[in-house]
Amino acid sequence: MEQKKTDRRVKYTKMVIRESFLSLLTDKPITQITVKEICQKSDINRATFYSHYEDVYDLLDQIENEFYDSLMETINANKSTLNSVAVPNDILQTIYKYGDLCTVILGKHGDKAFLRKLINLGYIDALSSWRSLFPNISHDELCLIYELIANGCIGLIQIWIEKGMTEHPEEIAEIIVSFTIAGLRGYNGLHDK
Amino acid sequence: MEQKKTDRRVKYTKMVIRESFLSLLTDKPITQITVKEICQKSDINRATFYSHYEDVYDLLDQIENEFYDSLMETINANKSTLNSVAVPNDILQTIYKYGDLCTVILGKHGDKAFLRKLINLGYIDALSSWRSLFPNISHDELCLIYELIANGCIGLIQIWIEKGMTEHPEEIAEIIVSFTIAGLRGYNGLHDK
DNA sequence: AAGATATCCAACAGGCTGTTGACTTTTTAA
DNA sequence: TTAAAAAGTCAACAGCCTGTTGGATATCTT
Repeated sequence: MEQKKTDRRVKYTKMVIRESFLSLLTDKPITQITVKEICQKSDINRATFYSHYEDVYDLLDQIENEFYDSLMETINANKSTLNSVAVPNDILQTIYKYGDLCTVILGKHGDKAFLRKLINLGYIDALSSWRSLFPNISHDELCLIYELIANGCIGLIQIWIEKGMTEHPEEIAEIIVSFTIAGLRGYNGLHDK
Repeated sequence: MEQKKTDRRVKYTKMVIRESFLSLLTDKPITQITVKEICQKSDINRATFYSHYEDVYDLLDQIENEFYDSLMETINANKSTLNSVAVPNDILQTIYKYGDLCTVILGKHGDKAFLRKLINLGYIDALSSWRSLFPNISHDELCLIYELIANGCIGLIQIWIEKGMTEHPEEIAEIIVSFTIAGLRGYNGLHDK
């Protein structure tokens, strides 16, 4: 993606910073993690940290973006298979594949906003397919239901992660899709208005 | 609840602190709100703040607990009417009633964890009634689905709040309950295991 | 081996935090 | 009405973290 990081020093520095940060994030939320703390743990000078990252959030951003990119690759690779379970499946599979990382960045002290960003990858597909499949439900209601489902997925995935990803990722995707379709099919919402 | 706060000075101090804090919370997340800032805005000495609250989070806690208590009252008052929409309705109604406050503490920069606490008020009722209504769904799956719904509600309610609570609270409760029941009824989840 | 690059180190100003002790104002109750 | 109690003000404090800087040191690349 960027230049080739030939210099071993840089590679090492970023690596230990990253490891230390993720280790800290396992134990407490990012709001309580200081630059100083990361540097102590990784035995790196604070000035060095600042030469690579703006602050702790910038560090998290870079980690997240890296993951996001590899997820996008997977999704684009599977783009041909057009069915409703495809994207959820890709997302869950990728989370599962990078389990160690995701347990930290999406788990207990994880970043809900980032998980939401992942979920939204299915947004356009989901919403447009719902609209044609369930023309009796109003646009506004569909949007609210999307909000319900999207946030539901976030919570469900977080629980799945926190419990150690014991179920297969396809099972979680299956639960989500099955429940969603059933809900929409049987939905009998606001009558007038 | 506590003693009668006869002293007007205390009443005034807590009131302005609270107002200033909520006003700040409208614009930015609690993580970026400092004690100093609150005191400047309310023209109160910092020492005075610390004589009433431990820190900003303690202040938020007290505000939340006050709201929580009044919600509990409502729920207990309506405890007789036992139907699936009752508790969701109570919650939505109470949020609607205290709209100004809830827009801040549950909205954009609001406290998801607190909203979750509110949602969980329906936990035992919901889960046990689901179990008897849908004996074909396994316990584990029901728990995961509860997670899906509970978090979904959080997101849906936050959107509803952010959009200015234009729908009636009963409508939101109706959407939630209708979709949930439909989802459970038509759910066709993990086949074996 | 030499130049480039990365890291280290120490020091700095700036900001917020909690706490303290002395002083002033307001409230309560004798 | 007045004196004690309670609440608030004020200034100062040590402590901690933040970014930044300039120069010394170590490491890498070619």
